[in-house]
Amino acid sequence: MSTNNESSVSHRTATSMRDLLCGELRSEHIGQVVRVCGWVARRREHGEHLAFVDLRDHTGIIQCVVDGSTDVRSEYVVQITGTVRPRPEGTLNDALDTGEVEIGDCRVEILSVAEPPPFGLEDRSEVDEQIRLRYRYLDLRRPRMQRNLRLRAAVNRALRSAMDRQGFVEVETPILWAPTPEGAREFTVPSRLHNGSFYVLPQSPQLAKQLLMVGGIDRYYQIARCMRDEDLRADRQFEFTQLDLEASFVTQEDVMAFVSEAVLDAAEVATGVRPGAIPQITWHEAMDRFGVDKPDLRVEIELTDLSALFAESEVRAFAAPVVKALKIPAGAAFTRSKLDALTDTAKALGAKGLAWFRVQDAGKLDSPLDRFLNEQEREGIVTATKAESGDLVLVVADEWRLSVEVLGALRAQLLSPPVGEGEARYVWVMDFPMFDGVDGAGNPISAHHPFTMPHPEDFELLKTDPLKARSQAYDLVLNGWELGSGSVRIHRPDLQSEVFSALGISEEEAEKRFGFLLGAFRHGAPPHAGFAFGIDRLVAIFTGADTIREVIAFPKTQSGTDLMTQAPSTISNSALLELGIRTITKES
RNA sequence: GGACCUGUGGUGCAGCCUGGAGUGCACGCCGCCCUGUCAAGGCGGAGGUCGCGGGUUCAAAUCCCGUCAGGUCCGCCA
Repeated sequence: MSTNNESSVSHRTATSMRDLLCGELRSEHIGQVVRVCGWVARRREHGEHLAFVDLRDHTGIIQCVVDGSTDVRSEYVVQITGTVRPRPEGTLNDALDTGEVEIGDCRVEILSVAEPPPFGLEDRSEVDEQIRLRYRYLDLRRPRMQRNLRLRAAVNRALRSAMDRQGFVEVETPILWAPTPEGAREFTVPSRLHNGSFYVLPQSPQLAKQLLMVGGIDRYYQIARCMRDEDLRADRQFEFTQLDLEASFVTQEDVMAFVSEAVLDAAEVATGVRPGAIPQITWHEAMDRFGVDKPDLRVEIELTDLSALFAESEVRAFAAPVVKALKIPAGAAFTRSKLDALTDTAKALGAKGLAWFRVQDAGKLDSPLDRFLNEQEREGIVTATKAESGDLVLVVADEWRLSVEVLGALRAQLLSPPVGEGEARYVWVMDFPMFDGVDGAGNPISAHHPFTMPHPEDFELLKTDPLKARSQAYDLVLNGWELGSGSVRIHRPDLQSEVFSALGISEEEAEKRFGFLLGAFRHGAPPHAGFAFGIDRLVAIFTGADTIREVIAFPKTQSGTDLMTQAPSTISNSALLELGIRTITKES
């Protein structure tokens, strides 16, 4: 974490007001008269003849010595002029990069006074996030946020450089876009010139970038803001930033190579180490082994299949197509109420129940179900999961999808460390299903989006058994977080019609929603594919943060408010009138 | 829409289970002292709607109900 922030770009730090940055001062500057500017981090008065002022800017802290008293207080903004000199023997400070020197004979000019800050601006002072967000401009002054935002800038720089090197051209797409009722809920913008009509903020530049392919751009990328009016989470804000890209005359392998190059470059810049090639697994394998489509490969333990063991079993709870097990090391110590809570979690996810077995000495099992097991089953549970004394084995018996998903959720909840901890484990997840269940009308739901190209082997399944069809869609996953996803797009109108038909979207409906895209495709669309991944998430993991708010300068709270600006807020009646908008109060 | 956690001087906490004077700790703040500190040190001081409203009780930071705010998660996020 040291190679990144000092940017490789050399730039002029001296200005008309300062000669050097606080953190830059070293022995080589001894003897020079310098001017530095910054905030007063701390003042130490020793009577009326000696005072120390620790001056801070984004590069660090330098100790300034004043021969006399000084009336500066914490966070005053000052310009200090003095002579760089070695610290007296025995007073060097190893904790500071500048600790071998100090600025002596200082003259302090106050540029701004400051109220006492509501909280300490050192990294070590822990402050509730609510307070940090209310005074975000002070929080940003702290070293951790300075580091995070500068790391983010370095990552952006690496991404741009990688895309540029690979022949991609940066194109900006509209922020004011047309409503396309499909997918994530959009933010709506009323039109002043066309009262009663609305723009929306793009949930992603998806359609725009496909039109750029029709437009012959060949390789497009953008560091793009996306807006989705959906509920917020630790890894989700209304607004987030993606590296968005699309390329023509490519296969999914080409796109994955482009993305890998960019991500590995960014990782190298951020961590100093270039990760190895990113492994690939199929969606089915991910679900079967880890129970999720975004597996955390830092966790060694996988799901164990016990279907064969219980195929002929008398145990009625395990009479199901699939029986899956998950070992929780040292889980035998879980209390009964904890196990009950886990059972509730499993049921909330759709399981009929959750069987648990505490593994005791000599392979004995402690479980309400133990008395129903025969010796072979008892042994099988322990050997198949490689459980040892003190471990816990959780078992779910149901349809395949449900069994693996329930245990996958428990695996993530019980075994995954915080996302930013430990090594970074990337994985490509391939061959997603085309459709993910059916809607109320019995029509399949697009797993990715309706322009996703089916898997070449599964074209026929579209008509015969669409829910079994795979797509050419792929996700990039890091430590259990979905970084992003992409797909090969459909560029042939006939195939697009088939997919719309499978989705239960009529020709008229398709024309109404996506007419401009379908029209473009009738004018010569190159085969194309693309990807987009979340930069907030990537940088959060690089910094070791467990929420993307730590890498966003001005994030919103979980309820979508801004504690600093008080947004969202009402607007004047005249503003509403101009927009042709009337507000209503919802009945409670 | 739902579940759970949190809310006590400026900040971070303890106190709550088991009701008894807003009682305590650390940091910060203000004043005085202090010529080599660096999370300086010494002495003194100020600072409180215990998120808000209601209820129970002789008595509520503490118990109950509601509500607001923040967080984690489910739903949602093609």
